[in-house]
Order: sequence, then C-alpha cells, then structure tokens
Amino acid sequence: MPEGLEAEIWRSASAATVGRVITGGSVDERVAPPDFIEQVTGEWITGVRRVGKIVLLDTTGPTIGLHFGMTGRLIVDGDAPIERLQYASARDDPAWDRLALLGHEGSAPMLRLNDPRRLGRVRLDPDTSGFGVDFTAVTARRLTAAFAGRGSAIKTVLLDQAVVSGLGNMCADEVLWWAGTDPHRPASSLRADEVSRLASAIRRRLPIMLRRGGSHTGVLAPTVRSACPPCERDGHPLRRDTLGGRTAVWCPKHQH
DNA sequence: CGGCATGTTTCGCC
DNA sequence: AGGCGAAACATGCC
Repeated sequence: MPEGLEAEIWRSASAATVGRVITGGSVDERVAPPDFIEQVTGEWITGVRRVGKIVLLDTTGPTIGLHFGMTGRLIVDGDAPIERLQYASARDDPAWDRLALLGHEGSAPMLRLNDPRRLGRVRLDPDTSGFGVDFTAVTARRLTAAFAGRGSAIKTVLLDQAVVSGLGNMCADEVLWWAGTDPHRPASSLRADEVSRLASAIRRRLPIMLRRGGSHTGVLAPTVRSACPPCERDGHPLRRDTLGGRTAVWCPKHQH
C-alpha cells in the first residue's frame, strides 16, 4: 500500500524531526549501506521532502532516502501515522525494524522504518533525477507528452515512476475508474479529452483520498478489490485482470 | 497448505 | 537503443 499518498502522510509526520540531531541508531544492513549510521550520526535534520513514493530527510550531512516497498511503514516518535497497512501485518513487531534513528538520549527512537517483507530501502543521497511528474503536479499537457510513443497499457504506464511518480496499483485503478478509461488501452491511443479526464481524476481524487488517510480509501478499496461487487457508478460487476504482473480492478461498463 | 499481496529491480527478448 | 513483459525479491496472512 505505500504509494505516494502514504509517503506524503509520512513526510508530513516526519516534520516533527526537523531541527533535531541524530545521536545514533541501528539499521538492517540488508536494506541500508553498512556505514549508514556512521554517516548520519551527529548530523541535524534540516528538512523533509517527498519525491514520488520516497521520503527524503535532508541533514547537515547526507540526505536520507526512505523507500517503503510494499509493506514498509514509518513510525515517528513512537506513533504510526498509518496504523493499519492493508495487505501488511497489523502488528508492530520491533523485529521488523529496518532502521531506527535516535534523537535525545534516553527517549524512544524518533524514527523507525518497520518492514516485515524487507522490500523497502534506506539510501544515502538517493538519485531522484529519473522521476516523472509528481502526482500532485499532473497536467493534461504533461500526460500527453509522457504517453507519446507508449504503446503499452495505460495502467502499466501510470505505474511507471519515470512517467508519473507516486502512483501505485490502487491509485492507478482508482483514477482510471474515475476517468472512465479501460486500463488495457494503449497509453498512446488516448484522445485529448480522455487524457484530460485522467489528469482531472488524478488532481481531484487523490487529495480527497489523502485527507481520508491514504490509497486504501477510494471507491476501489481493498475489500472491493477482492470481492468485485457491482460497480458503484453503474451496477455492472467489477472485473479483476492481471495486467503488467499486477491485479487491475475495473468496470467493463463505464471504462472504455 | 496453497495462493495471494500494495513495489522495485533485473534480465532476456524483440 | 529502448520498450516490454516476466521473473525475482521476502514473508505475513487468509
């Protein structure tokens, strides 16, 4: 579930660490550089940013990049901003901590990356140059340019972080549902009005889901995805297809 | 027990 | 060269 929306929630929560010094910590060396703690200890956190699905902590030393994979979550000052991760464990087992950053001596870690499946990554000075337009800055013009020459399915192209950054599987299905676009359509085949509807769906629906708490709060919420009930818009049964190796949930009646 | 799961990276094939 | 799709990664959960 960690998509751009979750990264945004965690970025926001991480703001509490700005101005603090990193006094030490621990990492799982399978997901972070071995000298990570050494590199950041003694540095101050000067700001927090988000690029796509990555949370960036700027420091007086290197920038810390946090990538959450499929099951990672961030705990700031002992508080998980997103308690229940869909499809991930609801438990908060310290054995799954892949990173812990310590602040004031004697207090709990100011930041913990907890990730059972260990598909997340912790990086120093990550290269963020390859990311496409952020999901918060999508326009019809930018999408049109990005879709040119892309003959693969629009759903797959939306998930390509070099095209639009921050969209994950659930949000991609969600915006296609709202735009009324069949996820199998070749991206380059979308007409101007269809690209425009898609851009509007991304700009209008995602902020609503962000306010509701993340990518699992849409029309195609996890329970809907697994049960495929009648479409909320027109009553036609939703369909599940495998597309680009992932599950696509969509309505064959109103998505063309 | 078998199958499925939100994401990225890698690899082989056109 | 670069787009594309499949496989791999790792592990909890239903």
